[in-house]
Amino acid sequence: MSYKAPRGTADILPQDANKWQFVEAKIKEICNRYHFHEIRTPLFEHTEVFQRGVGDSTDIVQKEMYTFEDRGGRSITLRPEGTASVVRSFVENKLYGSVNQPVKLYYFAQMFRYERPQKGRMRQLNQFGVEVLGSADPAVDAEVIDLAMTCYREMGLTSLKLVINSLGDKESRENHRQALIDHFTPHKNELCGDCQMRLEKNPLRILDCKKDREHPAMKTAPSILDYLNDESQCYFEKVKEYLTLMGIEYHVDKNLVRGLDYYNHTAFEIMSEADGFGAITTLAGGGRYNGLVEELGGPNAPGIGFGMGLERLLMALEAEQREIPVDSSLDCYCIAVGEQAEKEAVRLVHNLRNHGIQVDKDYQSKKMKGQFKAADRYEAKYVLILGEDELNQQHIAVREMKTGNQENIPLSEVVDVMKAKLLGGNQL
RNA sequence: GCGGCCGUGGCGAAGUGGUUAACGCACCGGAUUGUGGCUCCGGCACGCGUGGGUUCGAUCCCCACCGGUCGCCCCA
Repeated sequence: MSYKAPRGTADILPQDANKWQFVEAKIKEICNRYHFHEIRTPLFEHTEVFQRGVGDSTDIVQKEMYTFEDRGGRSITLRPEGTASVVRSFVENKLYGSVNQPVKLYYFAQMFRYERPQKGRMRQLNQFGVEVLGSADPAVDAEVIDLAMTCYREMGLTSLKLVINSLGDKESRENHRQALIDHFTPHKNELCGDCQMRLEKNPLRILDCKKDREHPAMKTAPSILDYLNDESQCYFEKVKEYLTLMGIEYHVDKNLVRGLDYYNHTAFEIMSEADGFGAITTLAGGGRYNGLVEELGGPNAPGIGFGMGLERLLMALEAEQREIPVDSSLDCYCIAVGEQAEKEAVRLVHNLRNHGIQVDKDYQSKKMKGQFKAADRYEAKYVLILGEDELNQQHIAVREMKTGNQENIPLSEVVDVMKAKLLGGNQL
């Protein structure tokens, strides 16, 4: 036991891997229905991509990035989130020139954040995310939120809460920002250290502070919703209308601001309300980021997306006791006793596998009894028994484990017989 | 970065300042010389996170470090 996985990382072992496969397959199927297409971008980017994309004032950039210098002296960062990378790729590969607009993308990717791990928080984490680039239609905002909610719903989760807010457009944000500065500056010395810095860099995030939540100035703070200009207000109303049309429940939270600089207009978070979920309840979060494409050197293409934590999704499934269907049984287990039988077994197992049958055999030099025990543990449907007697007779004993029925089949026919038994139909 | 709790076999889990470190599960062998799931019998930690210290003696007491876990900040 000399080596351990680095702090905040975890191995996904076979018994859990099938849960991941189930979840990923389900989500991909949903993405296909919503006509989203997969994109895969590099695990790391030039550090500037995240500094520019995510924003210098964010916690992610200030203290959570895995940044290092490569052998060529370039500053490289393991991606802490998905949007900046996808937008970089969108610009670099000129996807804005595609005839198919908007560009609707999804990804499954590992993210890296240097944080103290706790329940639901890892240094390497898995996210599913989507990005829609090239449309400023509020129906797209609703579609993206709908897609996220559908993933959870079809997975059987019910204790969910969708929270939305509007951060407005550039003009609204600027007016609101000034109002916040005017409001909080007289109280500057009463705020926590973080918020004193936020006052200058990003006063919006003061609203998100949990330390100063009880400060009287918080309750009277100017709300972004009061500073939305007509256009922003109208946009927000349409998003809410579309959600209602689809029967999606939501709660407006004027203090929801999200931690990344690039958001404007729609911001949303999906949280679990299940018991025993832990201190962290956010399952997914996202929002609109008009202007980010330009920030990263592209044309004026609007965008919206979200990131969904897959570890947290699995936690939520567990918290709500949603069982993931898993078939752990094995079609066939081949038992061999004796040197000649062992050779025949190797050949037979190979043949069966190449005819589409799932088979395994013993490699521990176990006696027959031990091999049966293994077959039992593996929940083998059939056991094929090869010993001296069988070899002499040129047949093989086929035992159905559930019933205990056993019959001898000529070796030359065993592949066809097993195909008929296991793969169904008249394939003889 | 800060704080609480924890660190005994493959896993779960007792335990005591003093010659042999419970028990359960799993695993292995046997009863059953070629047939599983039940039962019975037997086996399975020169070792109690690492390094110091206290002591005649430490798994158990103290300190440091490492690791895990939960929480704070913030987020997926």
